[in-house]
Amino acid sequence: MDVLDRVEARLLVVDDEPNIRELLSASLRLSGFEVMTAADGREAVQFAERIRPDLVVLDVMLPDMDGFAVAGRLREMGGQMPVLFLTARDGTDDKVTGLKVADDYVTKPFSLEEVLARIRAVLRRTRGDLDLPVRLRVGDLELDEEAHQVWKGGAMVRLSPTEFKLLHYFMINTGRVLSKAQILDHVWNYDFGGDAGVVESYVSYLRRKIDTAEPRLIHTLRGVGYVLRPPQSD
Amino acid sequence: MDVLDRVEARLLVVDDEPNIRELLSASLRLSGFEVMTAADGREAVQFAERIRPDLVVLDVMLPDMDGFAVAGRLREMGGQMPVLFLTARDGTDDKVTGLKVADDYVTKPFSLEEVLARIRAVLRRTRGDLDLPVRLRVGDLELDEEAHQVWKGGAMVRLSPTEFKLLHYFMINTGRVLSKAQILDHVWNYDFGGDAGVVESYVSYLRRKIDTAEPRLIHTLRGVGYVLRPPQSD
DNA sequence: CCTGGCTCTCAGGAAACGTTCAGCCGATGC
DNA sequence: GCATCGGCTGAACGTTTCCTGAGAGCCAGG
Repeated sequence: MDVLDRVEARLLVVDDEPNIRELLSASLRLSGFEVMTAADGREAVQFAERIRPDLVVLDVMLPDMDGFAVAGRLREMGGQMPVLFLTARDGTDDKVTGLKVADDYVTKPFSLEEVLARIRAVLRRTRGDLDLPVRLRVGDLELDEEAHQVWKGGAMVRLSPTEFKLLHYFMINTGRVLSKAQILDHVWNYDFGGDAGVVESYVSYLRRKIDTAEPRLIHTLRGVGYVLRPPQSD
Repeated sequence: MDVLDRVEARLLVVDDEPNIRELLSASLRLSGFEVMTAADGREAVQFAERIRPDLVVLDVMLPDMDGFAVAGRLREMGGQMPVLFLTARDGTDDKVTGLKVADDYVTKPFSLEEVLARIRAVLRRTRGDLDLPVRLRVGDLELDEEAHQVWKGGAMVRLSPTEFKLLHYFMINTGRVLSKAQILDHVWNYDFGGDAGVVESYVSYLRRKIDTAEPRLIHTLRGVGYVLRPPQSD
């Protein structure tokens, strides 16, 4: 739901679990990407050959061949095609092996924010896309994605990982109302079973750290959600 | 409510409850869409293959296969076919969590306004239809759907969710007379049992917030309904 | 083993919201 | 001019929604 006037890039999502595939492809499309999906390695290689995606999101565990093999084939095809791996959390040192072939990886269960951030980072690196800013700014709030750091009025603020992801999501969507469900779906892992109460708690934490003074940035819209609004548009 | 010289898009509505199916298809047709309906997943896939709708409105709970499965089949057919899901409110549904992410879902019981807004939003995103504006404007009244915000003469106005939906309905139908029954049907959830008195109350609230000064925008037509009319065309 | 930070749950209280209702007012029709 | 009807609006109610403090469970580091 972000940038919309143009296609940011063409992606190929490869995963054998249909719901993960759907989850990813649907929300990547919403974020402005053109997305194709494949369910196994053979299909992946086939599609990649045909459509030449700008990036491949690739599950490590596939029914026919494993992710590394697929990545190898992709590499052989030439025309650099960066790969973002999806790995299970427990797999202890899949990661190490994988990272040599992959440009980055995300562990399952992931949150959409994580995946999106990684995809953007990889694209930025590989095509030197600098129109996707690393530094977000709203009012006197500043957030550096790469440094994972936040400033309020020039002063650095310490945020926990979740607080950071939440604020990041808010800042990417400045001016747009975000429902609690939406926030939950983007910031929390997809397998999170709890209810939207957490979101309230974390909004509360965030406010305490970065939004105590007037003019307020994070606004509650009862029965609808929250918005991060730059000042003066009040 | 209708824009009507042309068909906005071709839709496929899939729900096993006949009354919901009828409710939706009738009012979507009135809004200028071309609508086909299916009662279960099998039928849905069949029809979708044949008529290639621009968007599918899909109930998650179907007698034969669930929404995920259907969506998967649709996706496999190629030619991106966005899906708007209908889900029960109860929330703690595992299946649903995945769908929600897509962000294009509406919970039952819904109001027609909600469904229409979502459909338009999805179509806008997927086909880059920017002729359906996000920002509505009538006189010195301005409404931003995404930001869920309203301005009167440049000044921001706080509206409750229902007030907002009502005003939105008025603005989409500028210049058209809306009966109280019609308003009730579109703005309130379809299972609302109360009488049209609420509408009067809310029109009153709205007027107090955005229509206190001359020239008046919201006019009462005794025994008929209300109209939102731009100034000077009086 | 203890400590501290982080995440999540829960519950109390406060405010906003939706709905109903009754009394009033203006318009309409006789 | 009068009676009637429909619409307006303030007050009141129960309900929902949100905020926040307190605390339990968990993990990592010391």
